Amino acid sequence: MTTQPQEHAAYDFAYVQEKWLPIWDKLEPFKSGRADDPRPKKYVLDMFPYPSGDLHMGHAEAYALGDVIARYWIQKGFNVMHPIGWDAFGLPAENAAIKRNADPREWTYENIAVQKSSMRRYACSFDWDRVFNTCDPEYYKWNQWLFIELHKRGLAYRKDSAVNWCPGCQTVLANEQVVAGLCERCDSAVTKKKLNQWYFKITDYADRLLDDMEQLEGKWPEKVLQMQRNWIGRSQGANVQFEIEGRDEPVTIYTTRPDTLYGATFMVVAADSALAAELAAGGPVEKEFNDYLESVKAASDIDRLATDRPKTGVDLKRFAINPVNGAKLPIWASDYVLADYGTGAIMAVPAHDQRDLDFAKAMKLPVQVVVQTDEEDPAVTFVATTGDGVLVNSGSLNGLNKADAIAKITAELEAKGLGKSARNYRLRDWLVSRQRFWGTPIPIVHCDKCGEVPVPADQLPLTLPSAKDIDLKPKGQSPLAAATDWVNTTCPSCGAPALRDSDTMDTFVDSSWYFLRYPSSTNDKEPFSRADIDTWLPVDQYVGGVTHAILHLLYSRFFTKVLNDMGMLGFNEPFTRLLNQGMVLMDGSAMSKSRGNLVRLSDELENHGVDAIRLSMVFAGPPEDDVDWADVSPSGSVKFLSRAWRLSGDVTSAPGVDFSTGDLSLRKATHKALHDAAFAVESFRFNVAIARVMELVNATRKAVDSGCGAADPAVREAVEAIAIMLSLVAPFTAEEMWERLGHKPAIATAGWPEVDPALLVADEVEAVIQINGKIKGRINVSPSISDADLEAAALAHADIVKELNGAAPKKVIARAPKLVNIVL
RNA sequence: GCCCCCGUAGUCCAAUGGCAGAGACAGAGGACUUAAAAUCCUUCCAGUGUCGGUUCGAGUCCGACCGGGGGCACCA
Repeated sequence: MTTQPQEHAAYDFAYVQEKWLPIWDKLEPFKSGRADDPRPKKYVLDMFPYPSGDLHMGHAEAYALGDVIARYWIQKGFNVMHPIGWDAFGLPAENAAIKRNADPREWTYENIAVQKSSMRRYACSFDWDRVFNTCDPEYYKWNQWLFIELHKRGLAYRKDSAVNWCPGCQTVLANEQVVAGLCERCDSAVTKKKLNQWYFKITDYADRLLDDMEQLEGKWPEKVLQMQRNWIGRSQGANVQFEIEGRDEPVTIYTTRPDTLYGATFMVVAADSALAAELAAGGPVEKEFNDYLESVKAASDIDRLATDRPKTGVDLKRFAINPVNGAKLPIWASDYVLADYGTGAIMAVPAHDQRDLDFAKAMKLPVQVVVQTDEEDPAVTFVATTGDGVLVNSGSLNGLNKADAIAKITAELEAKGLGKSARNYRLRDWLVSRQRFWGTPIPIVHCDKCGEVPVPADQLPLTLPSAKDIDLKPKGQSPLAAATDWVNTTCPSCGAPALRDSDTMDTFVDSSWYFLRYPSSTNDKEPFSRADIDTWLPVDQYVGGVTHAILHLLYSRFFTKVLNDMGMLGFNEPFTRLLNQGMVLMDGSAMSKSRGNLVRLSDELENHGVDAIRLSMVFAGPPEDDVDWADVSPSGSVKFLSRAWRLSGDVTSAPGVDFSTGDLSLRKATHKALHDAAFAVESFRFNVAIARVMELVNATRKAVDSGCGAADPAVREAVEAIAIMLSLVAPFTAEEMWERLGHKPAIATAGWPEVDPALLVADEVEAVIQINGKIKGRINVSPSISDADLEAAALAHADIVKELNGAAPKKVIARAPKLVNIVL
């Protein structure tokens, strides 16, 4: 660092950063919830981080964006709560602990401390009084309390089911941990395993999760709503009963095409369903079926995911009776029918369903066309016809179209008690058990006599034991099961010896309600108080990555609805507005050490300063787009910030000077920038907002150097506006400018200057004159000119008179004050 | 296979259906300087992926296609 101050030197960002941090610590400009605060509230929330090492470039983008929003609303006079915490349970800590033979607590709390201090240096506008970590017993106590509440309501239950199993890690995997059929951690091929596990009954809320999205229309990204709809996957159809020869009970199938009932030529049951085993038992094909079932079970997800897999199956030599025409349909078992969707059995209509047709082709089964379309015969082409058409070969349905046929056959079936209209969902219940240590212990005691007994509320939290004497290595069972002192207990109900549930909860449980805890973060009587909730919730603005578009957001919405039903909340959607930021890439791909394109945030901050990195992130493009770090210029940001900062040294008028006497054109530029930047921020076009500030900086530079001069009050007004607008994205530079302008910190609460509408009106605008849409002339007019006056002025314009050459216009469109189009 | 989003200068990106360029990066030139850096100024660069339609007028709306990205995926 040179000691000789240079006249045009860039300001010293490192010095400025160190200077202001302790002052801000003292002033606490972002403290929310003072009892006497008269300002209207705004809850701005960033998705809380997982403490996996220090902050990286992705965090830098996310928190820069959340900060712009939070700081904007503060400047606009709102009482903003902008909290932060840590999503601190999870696998990476456990893996690190195994590697270092340590307790996951150490690694986790060390990383939280590192991230916390980085956030402070990054000047995040967080309210540090509300911090909590999900691995704190004071927090996960309430996970356990909620679990028990769900259990009471039948929304937490256990069942046997085929779950994702990684043979490498010896553990169950969540769906999201299975990437293209492989374990995301060890790349082993994932298989299915039948296990007894805890589930949350999210399917009870499928319709509400779908229908309540109406409230979010236009406020959440359309893409996210689409993904959630897709994930829930509601379909409308009918359940139809088929008698089975030699079986007392009929079998119910689900179909979305009851209109094609007459085209059913066989039935298929899921190979891994109880029904398939029952139908095969004792019959001639029992051995063949069992062999087939074995091969199906052994198939990995990779195999199941292959799209052009040949169809396989076993003819069970049993028959179903088509209720509409008495036809005898052979029953097959196959893995192309899913046991856990619908009823696990289908009627196969090969003419009008491609999968059924593929199966019919492989097994040489008949194809019966019942909907006449203008497409070619599926029995010949082996391309199923799925479009609308006229029903044929279908008894009472003949001659109808698809929609009418569906209505008619459904009514007929219902009248005969053979079926009824039904809905199905792609959404499955949420598997919440994990065979892992570093999570919330499931607060249930298993008693031989009393069954599943919840841990009494006064014994919560049920804390995790120390990891010191526990082998955390995955071996197919929770490490807690081996902690005998912990697992062995007595039944809270009868007092007999009993065992604790040794599984822990999915960490998504932690994050499904954390946003409700911030307003009550120190409350040890309840998870949150209704008064706090009514004050602050719902979240006005949620900011986070699109990676959470389905799971986290769906689970949070589910919890909110459950808590609403429990009377603990007065709303049913937790996040009023959602902003998804894109990813930070390098040279077109995600950053990773192995790819060799990792950009270290700490290096960037060291080289360019906090403000320049924040500015670069926000200016790079629309927030939801990915940022390719190769395309942005942090040194360009430094240059701009220095340019803005230099202006604060040029101002010679005193603070408080009357702006109204200042240079009019610069004043108009200032007020237009304030107006446009505010509009841009509110519509999440932060890059545009910054462009407006850049324009004002350029205009002010010109005014100082070759215009009204540095002493003009308009220059002070402009530079103060620049500082306040910059405070959203470059807080250090802005604070330094504010001080040089003669003001006291903190600029964060200085307030957005009021825009004078009179200064937004231009004196004169240039109107364009077109002939047949082509520009032929321009005239300067008053902004308040009428359409008629503008039209007259245009027709009188010398160039236009010449161009028209006496021809009479067919039509003249005038759009005062901008445009006239003369149509010939 | 089904669904969604996006294609604008060399690059990143702006543009309530009304002058395609706001802003920036990179490039070129100039001023200042012994020189360089820094600073200041000036400047080059596309007719909006393709074809068709609606309109007085289309980057913007509609349709098809091409290219890129994403989600779901044997869900009956």
